[in-house]
Amino acid sequence: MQLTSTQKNLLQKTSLFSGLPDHSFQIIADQSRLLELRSGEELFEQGQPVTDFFFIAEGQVKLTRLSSEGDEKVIEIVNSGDSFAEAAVFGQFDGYPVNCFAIQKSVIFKICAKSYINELRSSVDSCFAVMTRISHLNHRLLREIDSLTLHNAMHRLAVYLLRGIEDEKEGTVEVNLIAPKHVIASRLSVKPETLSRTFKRLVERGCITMEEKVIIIKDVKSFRRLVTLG
Amino acid sequence: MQLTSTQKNLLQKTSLFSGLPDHSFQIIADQSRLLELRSGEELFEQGQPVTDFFFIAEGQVKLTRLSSEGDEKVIEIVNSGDSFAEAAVFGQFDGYPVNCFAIQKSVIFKICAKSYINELRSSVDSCFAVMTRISHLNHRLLREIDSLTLHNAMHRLAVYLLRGIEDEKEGTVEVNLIAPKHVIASRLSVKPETLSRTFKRLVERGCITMEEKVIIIKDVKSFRRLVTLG
DNA sequence: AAAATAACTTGCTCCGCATCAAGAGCCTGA
DNA sequence: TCAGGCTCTTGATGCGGAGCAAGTTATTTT
Repeated sequence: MQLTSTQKNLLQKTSLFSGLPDHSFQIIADQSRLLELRSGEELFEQGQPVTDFFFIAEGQVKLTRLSSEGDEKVIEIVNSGDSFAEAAVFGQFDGYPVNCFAIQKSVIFKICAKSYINELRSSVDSCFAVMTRISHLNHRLLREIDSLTLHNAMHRLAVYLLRGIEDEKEGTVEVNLIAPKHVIASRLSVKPETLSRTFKRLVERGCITMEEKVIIIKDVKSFRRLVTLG
Repeated sequence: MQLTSTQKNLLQKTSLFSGLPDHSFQIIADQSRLLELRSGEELFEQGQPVTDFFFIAEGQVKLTRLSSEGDEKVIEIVNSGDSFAEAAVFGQFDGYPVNCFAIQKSVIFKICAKSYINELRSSVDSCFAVMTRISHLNHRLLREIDSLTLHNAMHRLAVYLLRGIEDEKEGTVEVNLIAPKHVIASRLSVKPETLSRTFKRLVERGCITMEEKVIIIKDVKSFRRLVTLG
């Protein structure tokens, strides 16, 4: 599907494009497409040659890795407004380091890696934007390793619930999980049973209430303390 | 300490410098220094403003992170010939994401981040080299997360022992740990007691022998199978 | 609307690794 | 040279989360 000018504008505002001169952006946009995925549909597989990276306009995808025995681990759940697989573009000949599946009906910009790289050559500023972006991804992975090695399941769940909530927020906050709980479980590196029990413990403690996929954190401030104190 | 021309040559051969024009390299080299660290000495701390990145000429350092409760986790053990903290340079205002301590008497190139960034502006090729490098770091962290979530302590130890051994190697191979075992334990995210027991189990199984810090893998090929089969 | 399938929860049991405690072999410095 | 402090090992015990099984409620299929 060809991109409309409204869609192009949306893209151009993101950090990976904002530094590019107009004509460069146009060239890339002309090579890009809009995809519509049904829930469950695969976008790419681990090891596949990297031909594109992506930006979610609507919906939600999961990035996963497979162990040699076939166990799946969800590395990240990506929401609309975020890009993914940018780092893979610069990984030379490694292929995508993850699998990608839509977990909601999604609308996704598919951006041609080759033309992006090509136009990047004309803009050092954009190169720096990319380096900053990938460096931040790095940092996020480091925090993930912290989470896995220094903290337990409840801590990880609490951090997950708090992400995306502004620092200034106080009092009661509603969080909509959207993703299926077993996907969130894998993202947090616990089994579905354990996630279920961990939620239950938070409810019993009076920290949250849960109605299907809608979590209500009763007091964000004290909930945050749960996180900062381990 | 000022860099000698031999030292400059060593640096210039590494991927982060090889794409730079000579005069750019000279400018950076003039801003760089050679440090000598005793074992245990600190190089930088998590959160400190990023002023430099580094390249190990001799010795060994550990990169660590601290939890809010003060527990230390070794993220990586870096050996001579490797650079580190390059990604931090592009992380904007985050500061170093790790602490760094020498764990051997070490000789380290300290490279001025500001002048490196400055000269990078004159070479898109070098920008791409950096992006590739950081992308690979990313990939490594992903594999680390695999390790932590998909595999157990023995598997992680086996992978650690095998790193740096060429694929073609067969038969008996000697590995020198160099680093203290409790540092390796933390790097593998287990307690020293567990690492000790895991080594013992490998010895009892007849996979390896251990003489202080020198491990002998009896048959690399079958040892590798231990890893690929989980 | 019934049937099949997937998502989630709950109880029970088990295992890998942590924790605590103690002891042996070291380096290091007064 | 001896004391104190590291490093490493080994044993005993405990706990967090996994694995298995069964049941309930949604969701999809036909």
